Formats: sequence, structure tokens, C-alpha cells
Amino acid sequence: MHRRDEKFPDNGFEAWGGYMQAKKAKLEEQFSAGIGKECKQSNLFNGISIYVNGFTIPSADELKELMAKYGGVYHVYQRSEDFIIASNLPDTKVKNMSLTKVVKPQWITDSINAQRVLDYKEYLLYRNSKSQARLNFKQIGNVDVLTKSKEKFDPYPIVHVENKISETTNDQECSNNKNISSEIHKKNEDIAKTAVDPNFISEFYNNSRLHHISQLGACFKQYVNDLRDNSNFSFITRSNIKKTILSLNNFSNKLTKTDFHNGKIIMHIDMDCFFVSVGLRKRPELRGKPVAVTHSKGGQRQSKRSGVDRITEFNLYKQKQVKKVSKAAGIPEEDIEIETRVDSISEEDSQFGSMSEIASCSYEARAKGISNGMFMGAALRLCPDLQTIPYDFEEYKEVAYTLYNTIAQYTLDIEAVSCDEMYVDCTELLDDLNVSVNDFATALREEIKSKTGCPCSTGFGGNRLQARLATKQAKPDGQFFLTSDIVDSFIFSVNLKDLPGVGRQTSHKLESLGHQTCGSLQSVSRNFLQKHLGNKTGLQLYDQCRGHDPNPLVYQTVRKSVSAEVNYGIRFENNVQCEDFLRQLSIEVQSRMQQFKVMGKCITLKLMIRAENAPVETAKFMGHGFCDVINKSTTLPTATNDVTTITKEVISICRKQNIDPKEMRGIGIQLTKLESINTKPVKRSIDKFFINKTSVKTEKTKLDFQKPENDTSVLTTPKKQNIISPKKQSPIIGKIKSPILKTKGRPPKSTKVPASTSQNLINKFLQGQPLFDEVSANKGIKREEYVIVKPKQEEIKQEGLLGLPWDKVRELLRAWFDSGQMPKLCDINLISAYMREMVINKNIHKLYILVNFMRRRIKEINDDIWYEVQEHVIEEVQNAMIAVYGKKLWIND
DNA sequence: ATCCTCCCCTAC
DNA sequence: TAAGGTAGGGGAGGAT
Repeated sequence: MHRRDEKFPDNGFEAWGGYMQAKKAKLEEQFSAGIGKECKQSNLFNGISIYVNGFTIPSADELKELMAKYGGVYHVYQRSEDFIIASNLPDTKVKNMSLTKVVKPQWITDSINAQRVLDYKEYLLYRNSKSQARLNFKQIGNVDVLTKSKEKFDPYPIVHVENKISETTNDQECSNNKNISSEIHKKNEDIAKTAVDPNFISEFYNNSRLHHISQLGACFKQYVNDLRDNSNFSFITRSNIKKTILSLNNFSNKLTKTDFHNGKIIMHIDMDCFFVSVGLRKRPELRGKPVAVTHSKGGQRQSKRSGVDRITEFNLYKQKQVKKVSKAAGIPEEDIEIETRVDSISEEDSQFGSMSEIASCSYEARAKGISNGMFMGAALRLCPDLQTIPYDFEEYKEVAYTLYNTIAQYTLDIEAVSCDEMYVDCTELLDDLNVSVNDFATALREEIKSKTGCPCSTGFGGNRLQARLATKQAKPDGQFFLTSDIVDSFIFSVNLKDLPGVGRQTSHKLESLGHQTCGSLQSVSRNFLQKHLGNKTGLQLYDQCRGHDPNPLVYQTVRKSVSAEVNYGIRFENNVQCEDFLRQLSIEVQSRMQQFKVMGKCITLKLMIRAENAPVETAKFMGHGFCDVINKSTTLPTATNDVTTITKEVISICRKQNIDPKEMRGIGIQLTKLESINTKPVKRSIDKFFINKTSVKTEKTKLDFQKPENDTSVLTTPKKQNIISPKKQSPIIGKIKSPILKTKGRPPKSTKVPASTSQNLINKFLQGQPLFDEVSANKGIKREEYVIVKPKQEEIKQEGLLGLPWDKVRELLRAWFDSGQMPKLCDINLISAYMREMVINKNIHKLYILVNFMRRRIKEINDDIWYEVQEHVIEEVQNAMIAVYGKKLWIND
């Protein structure tokens, strides 16, 4: 688990404890460097200073300026005796970090607007008891444990802050405090919190299971991206699992890749009833019992809210469902009888009236007919002794992280599906290990179980579909191998609705066409399916019901949209409240866009409006009830992530719809047609970069502020480096003539590359690289034949290609590989020259990373022409290596 | 044909 | 009480 600390550069993966540790370390460094001292003079808080994103903010004006500059919502998320850290991360993220206190945006903005000096007392008055997050303050000295939560992530002892405050305030103020907070408290008991409340969004997101599920899923997709990008990964731990496997001494029949379709081994891995398993770690007494994770405690009767008409509302749901099926299947509505999940819900005040959703339930509960997403009321009817446990999103994250890191030890050929589920291409890994699939599965599942305390299931097949179906078969806590000899008979009896991509509607439709299983659907022609289900869906089903799946695993993902929506607790009195909420939601969206470093061109507003005949009071408390949904979008001339633009557009769209704010039940904002903030749209081949020199310059200036002050890269004329002629000219391969032969050295523009230092960027990049000595020792490499790469500060000289900062070079390369075009000679030339320059500058560590990056990418492309490019470039590199070091670069084959 | 917008569907 | 989010793929139908 060393990876947690090693592999967490500041890479946008904020919702993580590891990130926090890095952040803390950074802040402490600043603090000890004396920055903290001047903060004590801060006029923002009495004796307390504020950091925003790691910068010290000495005055309200400066904070205001920073907020204007960076946008977003600022939250105070950590407090000690000496300092407070504020951040513009979304506060759901902040809360996720097992942090402490969240200062609500309104409080800060109000105070700043009013040009007031903030003080801590105000904050105490402002907050109300319900929105108050856990207190988790640190202190120096005497330990007064106020909190039980998350000692793990917070190494600091705790102080009781309220006491400290009352010491310094007089009695009058103290009693004021009490009055105000008890008033707020009282108010909260009387009136349910709705989206009108300024705290609503953060509190809602903090409690929303679906929100957490999707955010975490996105996090892990990004995590896999980052791991693949940042690592010149060496699989040290592969040998460990091999040892384990050998010690298992398992003599069962050994499966290898030849037993699977296409000679590929695709693994699908999924935690078993994830939320429950994690929850049971702390509650061993509940093991073996029917358990469900839900907000509701279950069993308590509630008083009936006036105006609720469950019968009418449920009938509306049902009718709508029937209508869809009828339309899809061409059967008259009267002939359709369907089951919905509202069927066994009774009135609100009855024993089985709870409409709290079950996020996850144990296999014991499933045995009684309970399933995920079911309402608590219905579940209690099926199983009155159902045990409920609360959510613990922190824990889920920790387990998910362990899961991902465990797999990533062995291979990075991972496609993240969600926080508890992924596809892994094990073909190469198992070749390398030379162990059987079954042994690997056993050892891996055992490792995960021992590390997380939670069971998981794995399925193996020759493609992703087979792997996935195998997992379903394997559950719970098992493994299953869909080998090519059993695929056909297995798939024949698979239920159509168990196919990924076949949901409620599609399976109803297929049923109406007379098919329930894959075997039955195999008799249907492709044309027929495409006619009834559409071109793509039809084709997909045609393949799926035969166990085929042409879609390869996708390791690298690109985000295509950013959105935030709230379909709970939306109850407006007037347009002012509605627009105020739109403003807050825009801030949330903007905040997420900043996190993902994207801007968007197309803004879509989604509105859920109470349907005409639906009861005004919804069956589910604060739910959206039966609604009509409207989606409207505007496309801007240029991409934006500016909160005022977004707000303006959504309010304008909203006004155009001319909807009574009282009827609104849900609101969402989505940004599509995204562009990355960092990368200018680099889509085509590399030589675009030559044409657009200005954009290169802009990029450079943008990055200048990150460099240390003594950085003179822009000013100094670089020493002209003589290109070392390789001792051996590369042979000419196929279509690609060696560019060196023609040009002798790099193109003129490349001489602009300054041999400057940009150490902090580079050091950041170098963090967490494994020690190469160990790797090569493991592999039994003879040292003297190769240069063993070791990061050394003095080696790091070069800034990058054409003045591009180093990390842009990889993006550039990636754009090149992804361009889908034939590699061009000038580009190959450029890359070779750049890499040779790296050798000359003795910048081998990064060269090694770059070479590995190139090799991995080219392997993904898997095209002969690119392999030739690779061979050529590597040869150039090795020639230069021999010239400079008299040795070759060690390249891990 | 190809694109765009608005929807629907699916997955977790 | 309850916390019904979010991203991606794709189809229908109109505009070009």
C-alpha cells in the first residue's frame, strides 16, 4: 500500500485522503517556512489566518480578488489553532476528505460583499446545528477528544473549540450565541429544508448515494488515466503474487489463454454487495443476517403529510410505464400488466410506508426477494427483521482505493467501470507470470479479501461480455471461467435482461417480440433486430446473444460532459428563489469544471416540472413526484467555464420556458462540447505545433508563474548543443527513411529549447517513481550492459520540446498517436531529435519515462507502421546513448 | 448524407 | 420523513 503516498501527485484526483495528505504536507511546509507567522496578523479572523488553495490571504480584499480570479465556492475545511484552509473545491469533495468544518458559501460571500471583516464568532452564529459538519480540530498539547471520526487521516490531536471561544467572549455575547443557534435549531425542526436554503446543495450532495456513486466512479476512471500516464510502471509485485500462487500448490485443472475465445483473458471484477460488505466490517455481529444500507432506520411510522396522494401518484407512474411498453411492443394498454417498485408501498403512516431507497442489500436479504433500489417499505414487508446500516462514503472510498491499487500492482490494462467494478486484460500479465487463470483468480481474490475485508467476485472470458456474464455466475464471493468450450451452451440460456445494455425497456420490447433468452434471440435475423431496436442497438444485441463482443477495453477515458442536478427538495415560492438556486447550481457546475480543467460550449438546462395531474405534495418526502422533463440547450460561440456566463444562460433559458416556480421539482445544468483548459485542441499531427507558434508561447507564459523565481529560462540564451552523431547510422526501415540522414540534427526551431531548469515542475513529476535498481535486480538484468536510470537533480536540465513544458510533450505525443493519421517524417524526426537531446542533456530519467510512454501507446495502436516508428526512434536513442554514455538505455521488454 | 437538438435508455 | 446523480450512447426527426 505504499502506493497511496507515492502515487498521489496533485493530479486532480481531489476527492481523496491521499490528496489531503499531500496538501497538508504542502501547507505545513509553507507554515514552517514562516508564512504562517505573518498570517497571525490576518484581519479576517481574530488570530486565525486563511489559506485559499494553499495561498495565504491576509485581507478580505485579497480574498475577494482571488475568488473573482478563481471563481467557485470557497470553503474553510480545516482549522487548527493557527490556521484555516479554504478551498474552491466543491464542498461535497471537501466533506469527502474526512474533514472538519465546512463554512457555507453564503456566509463568506455575504461577508465579503458587505466588506466586513470576518470573525470566527460570526461563523459560529451563522452555522446551524443541522448543517454542522463534524468538528475535528487539532490542538497543540492537551488532547481533548471531541471526535471519533477519521483519526486515521488526521494525525493531529483534537481541541474543543467552543470552549476556547467562550473563554474569549463575554457573557452577553455567549448568551446571544445560544439564543441564535437554538432559534435556528427550532426553525429546522419545524420546516423541512428545501433548495431555498443556502446550505441545501452541499448538504444534499453530502447525503446523496447516487451522487457519491457517480463521483467516485469518475474519480477512478481518472485515477486509471493518471496511473497510465504518469508511470513508467515496473511490475515489481508480480513476482510476489507468483510466489503466493506457487505456494497454493493447487493441482486443479489449469486454464490458460488457449482456453478462451481469441486467446484473450479478460477479467471482470466486482465487489459483492459493496456498501453492505464495507458496512459489515465494523459490524461483524450482523454477518449472515439480512442487511440493507439505507438512510431510513426502518420500522418507525410517520405522521401523514397533508396533500399526499400516493394512490394517484403511483397510478401515474404505472400508467406511464404501461404506455411505454404498449408503444414499444404494439400491444393495447389494457392487456399489459406490469410490476413496479411502488406496488407494495402502503400509505405513509403505515408500517410499510417508508420510501427510503435501499442502496445495497446482503445476499441473505436478496434471498427474501429484496433488491437494490427497492423502497424500504416494500423490503420490510418481505423481511420484517431486515437490519439497516447507515452509509459511510469515506469507507467505501478507502476500500475502492485498495481494490484499484491491488489490481494496479499487476497491470494497468484496467478499464474502470465504477468504484467497485472494473475490466482487466490479463492476457499479458498471465503470460508474464506463467501461471494459470484459476490460480491467479484465487490468489487475487484472497489478496483483496484480506486487504479490504470484503468479498469480491471475478469472471473470466475471451471478451468483456463473457467476463461480465461470468462474474454474474460467480457471485457471491466466487470466480467463474467462461472458457471457449462452454461459451455457446452457457450463453444459450442467459436471460436477455442480464445482458449489459439491456434494461427495462429493451427487455420489455424483446419480450413482446417473443424472446426472453439469448438462445431464443439467436434465431432472429440481424435486419429484424435492427428494424425494431435501431441500427446500433440491434447489431449489438445480435452480437451479444451469441457471446460476441467486438468492443475492446478502453483504458484511457475522455470526459465529454460535466453536469450537476438536484431533483430533491426543490420547492420554490417565487422566481427569485428559483434564480438564486440556478446561480448556486451554476457555481457547483463551474467548480466541477475547474476540477476537471475543462470548458464547455453547450449549456443545457434540465427542468423537472410537476405533471398536470400529479398531486402537489409528493409521495416521497421532498421527492420530485410524477414529473414532465424539459431539456433546453444553448450553444455558445466559444467554450466557457465562467460562472456568470453559465448563470446568465441558464436563467435566460429558464425564463423562456415560462414555468411557475412553484411547480418545479428538479433542476440540472449540463455542459457539453468540452475543451480542455490545458491543452489547446491538439487533435492533428504534431506539425500543427510548428504553425501555431503563438499558442506555444501563450502556453509558456501561462506556466511561468509556477516556476521558481530564479528560473531564467525565458531570458537566457541556451548554449547551443552539438548533436552527437550516432556512431552507427540506423538502418532504413520500410517507408521511414531515417530523418537523421537528411537533416543531420534537429530542425532549426528546436534550438530554441533552453537548457533551463524547471525543477519544481519536474520534481513534482518525479515523485513516486520506483527505484530502478530494484526492478532490474528483480529481473536479473546485468547492470554493466545498461545505464540504470536514477533520478538525479542535476540530470534534469531540459525544459521540453520547442519550449513546451515537459508535461506538454507527452500530451503532444499522445495527440500525435491519437491523430489517427499516418506518422509523418518530420514528426518522427522531431521526436528522435528531442529524445537525443535528452540523452545529451543527461536527462535520462525522463527520457525513460517518455520512451515507455511511447511504447505503451504504440502497443495500443498495434499498427506495423507505428512499430516501425518506435523501432526507429529507439534506435536513435540508443545510438545517442552509446555516444554519450557508451552504454544503452535499459528498456524493459 | 450529415448534423443538431431533444429526448430516451442504461449503468453504477 | 429523505437525501430520485451523472455520464455516455443512441434514436427520432427536423435543418442543412
